[in-house]
Amino acid sequence: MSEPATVAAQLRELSLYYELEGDKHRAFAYDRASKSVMAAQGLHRLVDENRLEELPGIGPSIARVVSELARTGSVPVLEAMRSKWPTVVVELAALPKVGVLKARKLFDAFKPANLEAISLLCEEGQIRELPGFGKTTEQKIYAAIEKRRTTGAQVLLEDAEDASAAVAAHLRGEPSVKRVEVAGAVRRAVEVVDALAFAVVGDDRAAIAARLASFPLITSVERETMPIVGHFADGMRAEVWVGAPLRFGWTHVLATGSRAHVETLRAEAAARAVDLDTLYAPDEQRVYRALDLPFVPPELRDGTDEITAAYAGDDYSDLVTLEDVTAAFHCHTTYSDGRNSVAQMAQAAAELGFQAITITDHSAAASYASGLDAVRLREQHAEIAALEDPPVRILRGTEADILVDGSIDVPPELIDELDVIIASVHQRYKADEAAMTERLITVMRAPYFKIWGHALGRYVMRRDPIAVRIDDVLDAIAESPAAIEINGDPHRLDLDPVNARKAKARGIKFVLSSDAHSTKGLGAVRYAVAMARRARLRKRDVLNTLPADELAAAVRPRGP
DNA sequence: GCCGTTTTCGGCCCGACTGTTTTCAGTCG
Repeated sequence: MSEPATVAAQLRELSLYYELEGDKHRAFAYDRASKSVMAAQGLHRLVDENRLEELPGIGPSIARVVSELARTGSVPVLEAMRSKWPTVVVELAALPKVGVLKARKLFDAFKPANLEAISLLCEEGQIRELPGFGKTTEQKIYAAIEKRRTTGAQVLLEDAEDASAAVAAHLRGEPSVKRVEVAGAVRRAVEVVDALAFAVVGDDRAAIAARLASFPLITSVERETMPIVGHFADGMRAEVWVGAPLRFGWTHVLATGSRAHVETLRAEAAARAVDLDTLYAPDEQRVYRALDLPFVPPELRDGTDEITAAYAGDDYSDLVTLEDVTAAFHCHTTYSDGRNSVAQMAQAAAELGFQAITITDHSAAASYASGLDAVRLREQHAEIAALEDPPVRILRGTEADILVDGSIDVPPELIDELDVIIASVHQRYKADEAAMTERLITVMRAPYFKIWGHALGRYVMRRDPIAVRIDDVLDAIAESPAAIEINGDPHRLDLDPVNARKAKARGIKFVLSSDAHSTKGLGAVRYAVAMARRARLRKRDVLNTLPADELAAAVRPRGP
C-alpha cells in the first residue's frame, strides 16, 4: 500500500489540476483532504476498515479516491488529468511568484512546450505584454527558471525525508532487490535537498528502473544512466545507484556524495593504486579503511576538509549524538503559543528519555505569541513548583526578545528567579547590518548567562538570515557569558553548520534545541543534532549533554 | 467536494504584500 505522504502528494496534485480547471472549491477540498491524510494516524488501517470518512475534510467521494490511491498507487482521474495538462503547467505553477492562475494564463497564451520556451519569451519581452503581467513579473519568472535550471527543484530536509522513505519502501517491493538505503543529501542532513538518492543492492537494473517508474509520483525515468534517474512532476529527481552486494560499500558512498567528497576519495584512491570500482567492500567502513581513513560520518561528507582532517588524526568518533542529549531545550507551552501544558511537555520529555526540560515561553514583547509579563511568568513558576513529583527536572526559563536597543525583554529583578534565558530576535529583522551587529553585541555582553536563540532568524527557503557582521558577534560571545542555540525546527536549522563551525573554533558552547510548540515538536531536536554533527561539534561542545545538575549550573543566568 | 445546518443547499480562509493598476488581482504564509 502507498505511503500516506505519497497519497497526500497525489491529492495535492489533483487539487492543482482542479484549480487549473477553475474549480476553486473542489481544489480547496482536495488540498484540505491532502493535509488531513498527511496528519492521519494509521491511514492504512482506515483504508482497510473503510473508515476514511472519519477524517476531517474527507467525504464519500475523496474517500474512494484515497482508497484507490493507497491500494493501487493511482486513480483514473489523476491519469486523465496528467495527460490533459502538460508538465510545463505544473512546473510553472510551482515557480515562486507564479501560481496556478498565472500558470494557466501563460499556458493559454503561449502553449509553451517546456520552461525553456517561457524563458525565451521572457528574453523577447513578450511576457510583459500579457494583461496582468509586467516587467517585474517577467524578470522574476526568468530568474526563477534560471535558478531552477541550475539547482533543480528544492525541498526542505524534512519533506525530502518523507519522500525518500516512500520511494525506498516502493523500491523494496521489487523482488530482485535485496537492500535499499536512503542516501544523498538527505543522509547528509543538508537543509535544502534538490535530489533524492538511494543505494540499492540488486542485479536486475531493468527491473529496478521499471519499479522506479511505477512509483506513483514519478512521471519519467532515464534507464540507461548511472545512476538511474526518475523525475517527479514537480521537477524533483530520484537517483538510484545499483551495486552488487560485495561492492555495496562504494555504491553507498557514491549515492551519498557529496560530489566533492567523492572526488577527493577518488584522488586518494588513485594515489594509493586502489580501484574503488572493483574493491571488495560490502560496507562503507571497508571503503574508507582501504584508503587508510576512519569511517567518515555522512553528515561530514560536504567536501570541505573532512578528509584532510581525518588524515590529520580526527576519527570523528566523539561527534555529538542524539543519545548524548540530556535535556529537551527551548520548549513552549500554552502559557504563550504552545499547544500543550507544562505537565504534558514534561511528561513527553520523560517519555523521550530526557532528564530535564527547559520551559521557555515568549516574553511580553512578543505580544503576537501571547508573551508572558512578570505576573504570568511568576504564575507559571508557581504552577511548576506545585507539580507533584515531575517526571523530569524542569528548568524555569524564558525566550526573551532582543529589543531594538540591545536589551533583553526580562525585567532585571526577574533574572535571579530564572534558571535559563534564551535571547532571540523576533522583531525589526531588517535593521541594517551595523545596527544589528551593535544590538547583538550589546546583548551578548550583558553580565549574565544567556543563549542566543535561532541566531540568524532565517526560515529555510522563505526568509533570509538577518544582516549582521557574524564574526564580530561571535568574537563578543567568545568573551561573554553566552552560548548559541542550534534550533532544530526543520524550518529554522539555525545557527547553520557553517557559522556554527566558526563559533566552535572560538570555543563557544552550544545547546541543541527543538523549539517545540507541542509534545510532538520535541522530536525536532534530532535535526539540531544533525546540524551540530555537520558543524563537527563534539559532546563536550554541547551544554545539554551534561547531567541535569551540571546543566542547570552551566546555564543559570547569575551563576552559583 | 465537504460540511453543517437556517436539514439537502450555499458557502467555503483571510490578511499582508506586491505588482499592476488607477481600484484590483494574484501570491503567500
